[in-house]
Amino acid sequence: MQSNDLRKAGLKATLPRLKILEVLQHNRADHLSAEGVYRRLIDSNEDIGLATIYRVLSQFEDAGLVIRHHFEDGHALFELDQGPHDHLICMKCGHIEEFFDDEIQERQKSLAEKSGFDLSKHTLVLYGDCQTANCENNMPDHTTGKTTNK
Amino acid sequence: MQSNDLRKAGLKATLPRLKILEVLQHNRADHLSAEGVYRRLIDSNEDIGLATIYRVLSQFEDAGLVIRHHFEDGHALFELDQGPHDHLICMKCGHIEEFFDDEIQERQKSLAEKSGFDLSKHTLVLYGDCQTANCENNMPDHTTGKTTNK
DNA sequence: CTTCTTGCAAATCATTTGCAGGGCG
DNA sequence: CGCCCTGCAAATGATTTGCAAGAAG
Repeated sequence: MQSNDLRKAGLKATLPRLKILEVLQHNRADHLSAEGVYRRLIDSNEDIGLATIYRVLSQFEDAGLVIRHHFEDGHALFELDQGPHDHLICMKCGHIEEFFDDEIQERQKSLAEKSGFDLSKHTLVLYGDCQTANCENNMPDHTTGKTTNK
Repeated sequence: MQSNDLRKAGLKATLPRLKILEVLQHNRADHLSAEGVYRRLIDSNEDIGLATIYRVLSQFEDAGLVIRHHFEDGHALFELDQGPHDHLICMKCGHIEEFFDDEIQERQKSLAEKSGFDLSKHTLVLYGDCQTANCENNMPDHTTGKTTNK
């Protein structure tokens, strides 16, 4: 029961919050926009206002449950926080893949140190062409959050 | 005479474009928002509309003269394209520093390859605290583009 | 001259906020 | 039952676009 996750975060376990959390969990592999979450809820016949989605996602972000990204297209995408990792994004189909590399991690740390920075977080995104057969070469509607593919 | 840079890019050498290019060059070390460029022009008694700034910056981007970034705060910052490099950003004062690291570069290439991606570009940003004496601990007005410091 | 540009105001888009009614603890 | 939460509509802020008047080649 994920009501606990919410309580732990100091949030009442309300229906909208549970539903939104559910959507995020069912789409662990994806990175959804607020609209994307909205769409999926509508499709599931859940009647939740878009404003609420934004509010809840921000609360989740503050609670550390979710991470908000601003990739190159400017608008925000959300994903459950599942530990540190970086992203590979296909510029043709929008497919997003995750990866983690110790060596790069290390290097970042020492580079920040060299500049006297106390590093708190980072963002590394590799953009390219995923070259897969089913790369549909059509970027998903930014509003849809339909970022799955491949 | 930078009129040439413009002509080469297929753009007429108009006053607004020259002035904007000038601002970008005088602030090579910085990363300005459209508003930031606007402010500086106003301060120089140049009467150029904000819409024009946006239009020109986009044209410059298309022409490859300028790079548009979307750091974590969501709104766009521009800088002259001076070859590949990554960024270190102080979350307290907004200071932005640039760096370049071959090892990370290499690693990125091989990671993309491993995933079958044809890499075309990347973004690496390290966020932290610059810890300098003059870190004013006050983020610059996002609209100002006053990103210099330290 | 003809076409590319600009300035201004109006239009969009994503996201945020105010407020009155509802629901969790 | 009180305070936190939601929905809706209106407010915002950044960026874009339409259009008529102006310059560049």
